[in-house]
Amino acid sequence: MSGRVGPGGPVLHVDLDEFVAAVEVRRRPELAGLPVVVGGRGDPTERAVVATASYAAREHGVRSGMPLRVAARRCPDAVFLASDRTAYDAASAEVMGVLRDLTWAGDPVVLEVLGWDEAFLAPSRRAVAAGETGDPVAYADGVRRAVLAATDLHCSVGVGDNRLQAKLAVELGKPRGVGVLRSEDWSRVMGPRPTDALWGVGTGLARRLAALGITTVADLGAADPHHLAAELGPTTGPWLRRTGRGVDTSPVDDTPRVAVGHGRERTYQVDLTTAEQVHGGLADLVAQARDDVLAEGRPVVRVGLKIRFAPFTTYTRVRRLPEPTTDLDTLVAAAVSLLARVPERRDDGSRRAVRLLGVRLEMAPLADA
DNA sequence: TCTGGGGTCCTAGGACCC
DNA sequence: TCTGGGGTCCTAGGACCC
Repeated sequence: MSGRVGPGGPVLHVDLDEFVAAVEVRRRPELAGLPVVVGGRGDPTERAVVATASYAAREHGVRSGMPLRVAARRCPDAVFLASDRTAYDAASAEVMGVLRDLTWAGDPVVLEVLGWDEAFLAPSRRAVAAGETGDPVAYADGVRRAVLAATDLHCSVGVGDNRLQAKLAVELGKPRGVGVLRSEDWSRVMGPRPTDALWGVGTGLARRLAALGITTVADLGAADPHHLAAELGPTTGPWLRRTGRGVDTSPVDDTPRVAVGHGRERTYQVDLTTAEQVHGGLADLVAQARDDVLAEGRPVVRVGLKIRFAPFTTYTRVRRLPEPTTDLDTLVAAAVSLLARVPERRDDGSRRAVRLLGVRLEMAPLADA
């Protein structure tokens, strides 16, 4: 009983509470309740930003994405820890394993993993068709307790009539609770809120919508779809209007994601100033990204370069390879060749200092099944 | 508030072809 | 012939998410 489910039945969204910080506290219980900030190498004097802050740190105004230096200023007593991907990958797999083993109305659940710390969960198509889904809110609370019992990690669960509603509902349940947002609640709860409260609407889209006189979710739901399509594109426009109305017909889909590509980027603590440094940096990044690609068993078809000069001017360049390959020297040469398409030198001929280098390797798509 | 790193998807515009 | 229109491929970059 796997595949794509819905629409029609209830959808749950499971979201771990302060996931990365919670994983750190779990292995170092003496940190419980303290302001914990995870990011970079754990040194608040370096060029790096906050990956996650514990709730105690958030009370001091620490937010993810904030430079560590600023976090240290706002919360001098915080415990700063290095980001440990391997540990979070393992903890995530642990939680997703618990969720995948759940049953609902006697069938395995359908689980769509969204990231390290969140997933959609739905009853099987058979259970929906048979009307056997019972009380989804009570079921959601059971999910919460099952995750806690098995992993010692707290999560919150959102309940909705579709993925969009469930994803937003979880915020109403945080922390350590169940939030509910269904079609009959939509206009009352979401209508008055600003458009960027929606999943998929960030500051950029919100600004463009405001220029059209659309500031609330209710405004968006009532907007003229043709106008939205003309202003924001044939896909984005209609999608925005559906989203404003709480409509989402996309199924919960447990088919594993096929990666488009893999990349590595690095901000240097000290800017690079010579061609040798830049070429060496690119070679390192290509080698690392290539390891991820080799694990997938698909060749690279496009190579991308990202370069950020001091103070912060960023360029991206991509090139299609003459033929798919995983050959290291070919990939490095392709990345280096892209440097010719960015302004490495100023008008006076001097080299611009490089703050960040990034490499992206895109793979051949899988043949359609 | 001197601004990370891993991704995905969409749009716009140019090249090229008929 | 100062000049159309559609389709497709490709690239740059914006926007968004965790």
